[in-house]
Amino acid sequence: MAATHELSVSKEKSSPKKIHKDLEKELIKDVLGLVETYPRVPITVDCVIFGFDENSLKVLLIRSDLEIYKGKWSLLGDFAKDSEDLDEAAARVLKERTGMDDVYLEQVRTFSTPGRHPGGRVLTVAYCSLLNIAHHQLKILDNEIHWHDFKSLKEKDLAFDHKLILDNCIQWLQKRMMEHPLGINLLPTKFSLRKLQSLYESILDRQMDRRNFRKKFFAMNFLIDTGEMETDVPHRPGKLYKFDFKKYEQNKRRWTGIDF
Amino acid sequence: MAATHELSVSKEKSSPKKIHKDLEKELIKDVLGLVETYPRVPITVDCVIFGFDENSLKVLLIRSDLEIYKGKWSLLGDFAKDSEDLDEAAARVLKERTGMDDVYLEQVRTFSTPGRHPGGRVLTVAYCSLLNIAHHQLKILDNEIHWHDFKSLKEKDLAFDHKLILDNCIQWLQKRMMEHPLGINLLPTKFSLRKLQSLYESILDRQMDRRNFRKKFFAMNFLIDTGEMETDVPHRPGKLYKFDFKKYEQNKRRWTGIDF
DNA sequence: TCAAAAGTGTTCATTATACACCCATGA
DNA sequence: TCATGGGTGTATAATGAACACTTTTGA
Repeated sequence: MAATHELSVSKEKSSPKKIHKDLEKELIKDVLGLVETYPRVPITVDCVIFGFDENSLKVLLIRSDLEIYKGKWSLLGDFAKDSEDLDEAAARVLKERTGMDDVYLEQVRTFSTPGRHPGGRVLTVAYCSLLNIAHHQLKILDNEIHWHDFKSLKEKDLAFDHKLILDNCIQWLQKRMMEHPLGINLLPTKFSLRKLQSLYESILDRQMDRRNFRKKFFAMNFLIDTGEMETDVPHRPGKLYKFDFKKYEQNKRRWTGIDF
Repeated sequence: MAATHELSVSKEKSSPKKIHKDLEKELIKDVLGLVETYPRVPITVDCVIFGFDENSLKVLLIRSDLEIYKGKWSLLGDFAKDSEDLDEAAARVLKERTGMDDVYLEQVRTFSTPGRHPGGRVLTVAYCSLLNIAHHQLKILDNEIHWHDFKSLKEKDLAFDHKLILDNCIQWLQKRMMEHPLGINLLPTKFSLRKLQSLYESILDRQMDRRNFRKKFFAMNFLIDTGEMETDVPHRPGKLYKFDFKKYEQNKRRWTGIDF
């Protein structure tokens, strides 16, 4: 990409194209030589995969395959391959573990504390992804990978610095949830307002007034009434809605104002 | 750090401590061996150093030292040393270039597109830092490093993907500025409300009503009247204020509410 | 008929926005 | 005396928060 940029040395107008190409090759060789001398670090991506089911927030974890962390749970991670964009690497991990692509996925933060990996310096880039448990069937056939109730993790000891990473990601998720309709990705395509509110309450970890919550969402005008109702509920069924992502993209609010 | 964790194998209560230590050493050797096999990537940090002077937002850039980018400007960056936390690396770059520590500095994002560096795969972690030009004297003795008007950079071609990084950082800064009083770091310790507003207008790139702006800031109660006035202004001098960071830390607002 | 959640409006407080005049200073 | 920005208040609109009763359904 950068190597194909117009070079500033191309000012020497009279030189034929070949010389430019040769010069460029020369320069790239120089840069390659320079980069050779840089210290190198192993890179991993760790995916914090959030799900939502039975009215609580879940995180997908795997048993650590390192003997030193035997019995502990860890985030889903892998090394970045050579010449792989880290976004791709994260998507690959997600695909390998859950069989899914086209899932919400976003870079959150890079962790580089020297002692964070017992095998020496390893840098990790944390990605957050959200998927709805009920909607997709995961390829969870062995018992080495499991959905964990987020709340239950407070006491548990995770491998590496994964507790720290998880902590960063939940805070990121909370903030992001308040400004973007990410939460919808954790629900089935059609959902009741109760489920939606329950999702928000789980993630933001506080109760909300039901009437105000409904008012708020209806006022946004991004909910489409499917005409369908809940089934199999032991009480009066609620309406099912879809989220109008298109309309949201067109009308989403611009951030202005100073507030701190 | 991680290596000092209590190991789960310590369940074998009867074993003397020494055996544990030996076992731990064994395990760490295994992990070290494993990490040996990982692909390794050169890591750099790039600092996007924002300043504010003469009522406009500035960015500190250096002439690229790569022949291939001859004549182009680039962000201030360097390789991460072995066993150096990237936050430290960024602080080091800042110190080396500006002579300053205790400056606002925050990780923004990691860039990993395979073609982003002409010398092969190089990963960079972008840091944003804010410092007030007027207050500190920079060690800018040569003409290879300069403050650039942020607006003027729109047309200029930067080295590497530094345009992209800069773009990410300004967006990050805008958002962050609306929620935290970062901007104060770009001003001298004592500042007039006009300067403050001018700063916000430059960064957020929009005009604000002067009366409402003042009302807003006074309502926060984080401004301390120093009793001093501006000098050397060709008009009625304004009062000079300091920002009460302590009070801010204690009283800063909690984020609640859904808004998108 | 009961339990559980659906659905629905109003009031009050806070915050955002729009807007115009006199004042103090240096040139 | 003029140009420049300092300093100030009010009215209106929009938004957020608190709060209770009737309805529908399945068990």
